[in-house]
Amino acid sequence: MQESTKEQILNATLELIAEKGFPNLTIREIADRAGANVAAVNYHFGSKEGLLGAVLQQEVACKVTALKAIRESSDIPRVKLRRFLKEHAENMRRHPGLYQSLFSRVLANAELPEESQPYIAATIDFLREILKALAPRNTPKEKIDFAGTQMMGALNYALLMYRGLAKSGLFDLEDSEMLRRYLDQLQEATLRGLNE
Amino acid sequence: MQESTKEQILNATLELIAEKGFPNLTIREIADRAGANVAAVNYHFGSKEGLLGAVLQQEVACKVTALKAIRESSDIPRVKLRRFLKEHAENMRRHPGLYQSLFSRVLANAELPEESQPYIAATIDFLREILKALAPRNTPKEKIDFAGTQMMGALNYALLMYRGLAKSGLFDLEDSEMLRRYLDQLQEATLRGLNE
DNA sequence: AAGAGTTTGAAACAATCGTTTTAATCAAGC
DNA sequence: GCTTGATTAAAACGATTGTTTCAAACTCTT
Repeated sequence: MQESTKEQILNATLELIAEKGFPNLTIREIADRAGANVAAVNYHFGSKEGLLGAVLQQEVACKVTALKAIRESSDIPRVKLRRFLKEHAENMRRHPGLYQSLFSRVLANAELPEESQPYIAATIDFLREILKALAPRNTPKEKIDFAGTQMMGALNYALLMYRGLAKSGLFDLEDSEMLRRYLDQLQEATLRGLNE
Repeated sequence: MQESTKEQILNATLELIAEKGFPNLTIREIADRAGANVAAVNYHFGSKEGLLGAVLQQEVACKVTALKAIRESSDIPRVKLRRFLKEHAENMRRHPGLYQSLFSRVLANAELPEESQPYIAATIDFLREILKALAPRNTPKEKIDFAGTQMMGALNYALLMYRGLAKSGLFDLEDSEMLRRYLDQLQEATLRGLNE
């Protein structure tokens, strides 16, 4: 059976988000890519906002599952952290526009669609658990949260701005080997920070 | 003498950018705040884009001067770095929308207005110099750039997203004491990273 | 005070956006 | 085979955007 119009719109939207980010998309552009009519978008999803929600719901479910798999694996904490960093980096490289869209929302002080909340909450929980396991006993909660924010900040920032970094004469994270080294240094710094 | 219309528009724009970010502003909103007519904006600045350029030129010059003052002071490198971090954090808290506007551009893969280039270049130069002075001799350039990016990433990310962080149950950088502690941990982590 | 050049103001322009309307088309059940 | 409901298509709607027009107002020099 063919993809339904609804599915085609979802797929086209995910494609286009990855390319340009959601706020830059128009309903007409999405409909064209999907080979559908503009009215179909509002018919199936209610509004442009509803469409973003549907796309997010799809993606978030997938990411939360992946996170759970790492969490419940038998790897030692250090390896779990490494797997998380690598997967997060790969996700952001696979769907750059998706993350750009979400971060742009936060930048604009707009609410994040509630569909994204499970992912954020799951990430924070995961990081707290894993960093706690990697820190000495009785490390204060604040220190762990600081370390997690520093790590995610350095990672997200570099991956979101990698074009700008390269253009400024710094390194280029599109180079996979460079990305690996950056993740290495990031993980080491995080572990060092947790252990004084 | 009264402020000229041109100056009033510039000031109103800077105010509004701080509140909402440039892309969210309309010419009409700016003109209203400045007590001027919409046509005056295009008359004095050519276009909305030209207006942003003029605002940036004004701000960038100020920041570059401040950076130079730190650079040329007689403080030891460690103190210079601390002053830089503190001032950068204060700037971002003073004009949140300005930085949000610039980062949003990068996120959207748009070009940054060329007026902002001197500031970016000066910051990179400053950081390279100061971090090199804080690292052991012959530390590879890549390691220094990584450390600088990590530091700026963790700082910018936290300061841009502080609302989101607080809402997620993490710490709140609007609390000055919390911000001070975050900067402390950030500086220590950077120094540790540079010295293995 | 007259006139040239600059600045302002109200209105309209042209383009784009998300959304809605309305009728045609399709699918399936009785 | 007709009817009922879901889906699609083309067009228009209504609001907002940056920009432009053009005449009126102002400013300064002579």
